[in-house]
Amino acid sequence: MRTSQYLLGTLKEIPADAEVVSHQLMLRAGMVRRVASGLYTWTPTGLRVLRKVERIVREEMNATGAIEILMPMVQPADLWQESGRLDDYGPELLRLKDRHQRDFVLGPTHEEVISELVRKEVSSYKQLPLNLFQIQTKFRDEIRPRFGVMRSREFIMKDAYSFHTSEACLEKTYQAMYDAYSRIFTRLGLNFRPVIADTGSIGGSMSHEFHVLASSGEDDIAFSSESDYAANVELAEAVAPAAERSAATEEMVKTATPDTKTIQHLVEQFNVPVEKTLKTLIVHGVSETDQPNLVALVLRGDHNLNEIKAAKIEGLLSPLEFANDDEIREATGVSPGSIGPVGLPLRTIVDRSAAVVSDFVTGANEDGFHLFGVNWERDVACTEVADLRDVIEGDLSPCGKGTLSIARGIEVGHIFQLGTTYSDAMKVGVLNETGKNQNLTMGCYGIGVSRIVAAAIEQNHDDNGIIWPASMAPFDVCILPMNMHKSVRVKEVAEQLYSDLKTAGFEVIFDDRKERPGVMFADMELIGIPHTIVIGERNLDEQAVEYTSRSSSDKVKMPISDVVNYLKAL
RNA sequence: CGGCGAUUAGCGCAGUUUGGUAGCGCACUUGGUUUGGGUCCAAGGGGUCGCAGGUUCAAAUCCUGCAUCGCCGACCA
Repeated sequence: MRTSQYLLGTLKEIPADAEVVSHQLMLRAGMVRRVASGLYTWTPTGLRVLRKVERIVREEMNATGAIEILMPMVQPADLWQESGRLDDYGPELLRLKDRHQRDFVLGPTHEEVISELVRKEVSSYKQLPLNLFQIQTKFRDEIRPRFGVMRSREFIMKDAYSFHTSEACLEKTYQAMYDAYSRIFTRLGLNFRPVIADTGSIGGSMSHEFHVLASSGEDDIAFSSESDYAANVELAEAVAPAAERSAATEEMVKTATPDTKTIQHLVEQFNVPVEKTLKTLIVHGVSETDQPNLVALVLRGDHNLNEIKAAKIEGLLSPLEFANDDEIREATGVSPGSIGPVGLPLRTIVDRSAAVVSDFVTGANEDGFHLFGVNWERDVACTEVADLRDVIEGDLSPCGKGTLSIARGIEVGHIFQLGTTYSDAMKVGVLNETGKNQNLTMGCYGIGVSRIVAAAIEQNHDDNGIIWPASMAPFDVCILPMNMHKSVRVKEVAEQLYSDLKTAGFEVIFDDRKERPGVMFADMELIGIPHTIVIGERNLDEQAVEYTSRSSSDKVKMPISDVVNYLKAL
């Protein structure tokens, strides 16, 4: 490709709205352009990278025996009615009508369509197992699209769906997908970790996410220092403290604490260690009547409530819903900020870590007062204990070995064992060996193809621009001729090398613009081409050119005749 | 959905307080200069000042409404 005949679209200035470095660099390198909120055009350089990612994903999926199909993005709402998700999915599901006023949705995922296909096409256990995948555009009407293609509304995803007559068979495919994903992200040159994940609204029993580690990630991942254990903080278990609760040493005292509404304030004003404070959060329980059924959750002041864990507790609303100030006052007679477990007329669930604190400080259930020196059992019953909090740095690992550390990750893959949720709802069954109908056990496996491009940049860049892993680079090598329009020798050598490298199978970008050298260097570094051949009068007397690598500052002078073999050997 | 903010050339912004000729930098075009790291000089093209009303002799500027975009929060495969 000659730059003079290409749409390069590099920008010198940093676009104002781009927050994260990958978004900035994708705009500056001419990879994407925004069309509307969360919608992007992939310009030539960006599309080349996207295709590289797709190719690797496709190769590895094919290698596992999965079979590629392509399903429509526009899907009949009837199918979603059937699975029950038309009501459940919420506003992220974009609904639309055609000219006949028939209802459709833009597919955010394809469980319904694939289930419909399989129930029509597959009727015998002999046709199973089956793993079908596609690489296709999805649409999710995100509340707040951001970070460029990292969280956009329209995006490209590889999604696969497997069908089985037994759990054991599903587990085998699940493991094959796990392994394939590991190979894919390794080939893409990414620093990634598989982590145990929440199954979320998709449901199912077992799930792993694959995260690219990057500070701009939107998820927190907990790792064990001593083992392979890694889990999304959403799910990571906060193990019960090994130590027993210490004996009470203080009397319970009610103290006036006017204007003290937060834990931070309590700690600062009354010089209490934050680990000795307990906070009480009021949430909605499942209610049989119109009246709210409130439940209290008690945590240590320095711990965060994990809403996913809490929502899984019997009797609590899922998703979790916080009570508002009026509801709290109605039920307890006190304002948020002074609530505590002592004498609280609500079901009270205590976090494991909060349950072992002694001599603690907490709200007195009286506006403007807190109780100091409170102890469980002596002053207030502690009947219900559960894991309610997010794990934090230094917690014991649930695997039993080591402690946890926490890092940010970008979710680029997610695999689920779905079970029969969809096949039951949509009656996806076959006749088994005994001639009986049996609903199929399903798995589903997603990879965020467009997100991978952004994630790779987050992990691979410097002040000058992107540094592509070889497998993703839009071009393998660029040819930079110095002052070609003045030097016939430079032009001849550049043209010859361009031709030779293409013949040797390289994807080459040849910067034949009439630009100053600095402009060429800057553009090619910004775009992140791994290998550069610089051709200048300076070295031509010796029939030599210069090689530079984007990922290191290596510069190698070599005879023109060596270039093809040198690049082949890299 | 709530709070805050923005909208002026392709991009980044000033001008709005105090109404009176539409500006700057980058990018683009032309000519010259320079030539191994985002040159320098000169000339030029490009605007319904988000949209719709209103006030006024006169509106980018003041008033009203709307739209779009962004940030924070809530929410969330």
